[in-house]
Amino acid sequence: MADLAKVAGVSKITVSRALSDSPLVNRETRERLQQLAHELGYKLNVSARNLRLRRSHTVAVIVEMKPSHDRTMFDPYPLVLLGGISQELTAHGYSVLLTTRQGATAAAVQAADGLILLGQGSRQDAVRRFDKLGLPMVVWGAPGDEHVVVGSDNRQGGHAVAEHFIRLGRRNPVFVGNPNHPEIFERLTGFVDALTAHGIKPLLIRRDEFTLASGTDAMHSLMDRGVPFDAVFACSDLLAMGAIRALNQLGRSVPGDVSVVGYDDMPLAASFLPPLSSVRQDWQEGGTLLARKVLAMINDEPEQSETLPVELIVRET
Amino acid sequence: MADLAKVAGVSKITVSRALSDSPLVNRETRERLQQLAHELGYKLNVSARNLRLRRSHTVAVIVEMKPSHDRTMFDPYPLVLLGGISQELTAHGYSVLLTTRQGATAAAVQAADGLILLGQGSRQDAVRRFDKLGLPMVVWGAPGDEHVVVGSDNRQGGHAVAEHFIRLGRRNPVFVGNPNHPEIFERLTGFVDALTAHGIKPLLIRRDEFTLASGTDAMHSLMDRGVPFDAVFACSDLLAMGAIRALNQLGRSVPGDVSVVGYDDMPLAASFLPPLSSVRQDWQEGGTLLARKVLAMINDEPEQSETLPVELIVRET
DNA sequence: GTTGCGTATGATATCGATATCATGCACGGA
DNA sequence: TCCGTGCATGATATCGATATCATACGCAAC
Repeated sequence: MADLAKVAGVSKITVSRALSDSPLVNRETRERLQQLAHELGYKLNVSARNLRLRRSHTVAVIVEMKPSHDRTMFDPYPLVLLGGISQELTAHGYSVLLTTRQGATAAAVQAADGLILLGQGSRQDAVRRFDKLGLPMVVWGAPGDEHVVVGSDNRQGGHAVAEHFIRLGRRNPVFVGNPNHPEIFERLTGFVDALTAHGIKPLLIRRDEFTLASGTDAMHSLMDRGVPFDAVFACSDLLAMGAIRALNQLGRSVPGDVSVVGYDDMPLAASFLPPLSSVRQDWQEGGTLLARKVLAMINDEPEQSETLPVELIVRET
Repeated sequence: MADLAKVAGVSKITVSRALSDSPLVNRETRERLQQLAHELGYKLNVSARNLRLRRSHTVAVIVEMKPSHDRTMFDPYPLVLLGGISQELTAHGYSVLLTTRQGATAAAVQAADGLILLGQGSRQDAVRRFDKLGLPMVVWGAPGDEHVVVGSDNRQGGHAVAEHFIRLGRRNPVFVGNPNHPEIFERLTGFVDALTAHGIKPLLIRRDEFTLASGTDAMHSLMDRGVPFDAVFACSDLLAMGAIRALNQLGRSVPGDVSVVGYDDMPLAASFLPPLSSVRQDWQEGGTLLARKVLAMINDEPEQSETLPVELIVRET
């Protein structure tokens, strides 16, 4: 920048002002300097600016990147979420620093201007650990009292599935999933509340792993117990697929005897046989919203939790 | 740091040395200062250090985060790759700056010490654009002459599948996929080479989308044409699953009449009916290797492309 | 003429770390 | 006593940007 100033015959500070579009410099000068900077291939030194401004212009995103079964954030979705975050932050001159919980002690993370937590749903203790950093923080998941949370409206999701079952005349619905997980708990709550309004009490089958095998297993244990049921709300598509497979093997038709709805609407859901009904979340939008909220908080604007609408995709199950 | 120095009754520079484990300071002083720093909750100012050292201690990772069908990096895998990268970089005091191709013009990216490109396989033009930055750069994909590339050994993958088919006595194998994609092309090459050694020439069915529907469609067009075949190597698991489904519908049994092998060994592969044989890549290790190579290049050590072994998981198809 | 105001630009200090060169001191040998 | 050597520490300059306060100038009003 000093060089630029010398070439242009002005002072460093004028260059600085010109390049940051300050109205303090004459428009002609500004344009001339910007042009010159471009020609000479000048690159702003981010560290220097960050040092002076006492901001890192960085938001740390904490996400689990190891394969795991207990997560709601299955498959391509965390990546889409990251995409939304990245796009929004970049547009505002911030950058995305990616880490895991383990890596979160690194100096660079501690120096971030804000924090976004993904996929920590089942570990509130872990979330609380990050409070100590005293940074603006937004969490993806189910709303609680302690933090600013962005998530899709899991309760609405459960509600919609319940209504769907009612409409189909189902009277003995089952919920499969892990209600210890806050987001799943919300789905269950929405589901139960809507059913209760119709005088129906669903059965809960707890399953912690969100795999096909786990879904199959759930149906088997259900049949073994001889409990009557005519609808299954599985809180992941894989569970749903496993359930359908098991039901077919056990001689019960889907959707003839039993209706099944999954969650997440993964790409495979549409081409499953039969095509799986599922609840779809808008992950990209979720990412955008997460980013927008941290940015606001970084600028000392107060923010609140917010949920995004979900959509029940009715296919053939 | 100045405060720390004052409290401890030494100079700033001694503190600096002590905290970076420099052998120049007396061991006692060093330990005392480190202890003190810890007690006072001292946090290194990353920007200041970066400014002085003229390093950002940051590696930019460029990855496509929008859902798309044309990619090899399906589903949870990019995330696992990112995990490997993140872990290795963090362990060496570097941090991961995540962006898309679009966001790569941001100042922070240009200031990175190195670059890792993921999922750009089919866009060599895009890859070349990044050369201009003049940064140490490592690319995930298929080896070429122009860059340092890390990837799994797609050729070996193709080879292994061919050998597998030969062992099963198959004589008319088909390859399904998009050979314009460099990684897929490698798989095809390995496949063809190994078969040629046995006097067999496979058929190629080109399909660009890596979806179930696309796999189904490929089998239909194959049967329509009346071409004889007894083995299918699909370059993604979804293609393979679609193919198996179509074959069943068309009255051909798997693996009785036709053997099918997929690629990536996604979690679903094992619980598919029948359990799908597939080629597995070690993504985590790939990430580690990518990171290790950029770090080496940042430290001016020369690096070369490298491929990672893959493993054919033989199940029932 | 001078006072005041607005506009455009500049001088200097500063953010918090580290590299370089200098200094202080103890010790042993001549 | 003096000097060289090694070890521990310090003074100062520096990385590249921006905030703050100062300055220069033109022009209008009195």
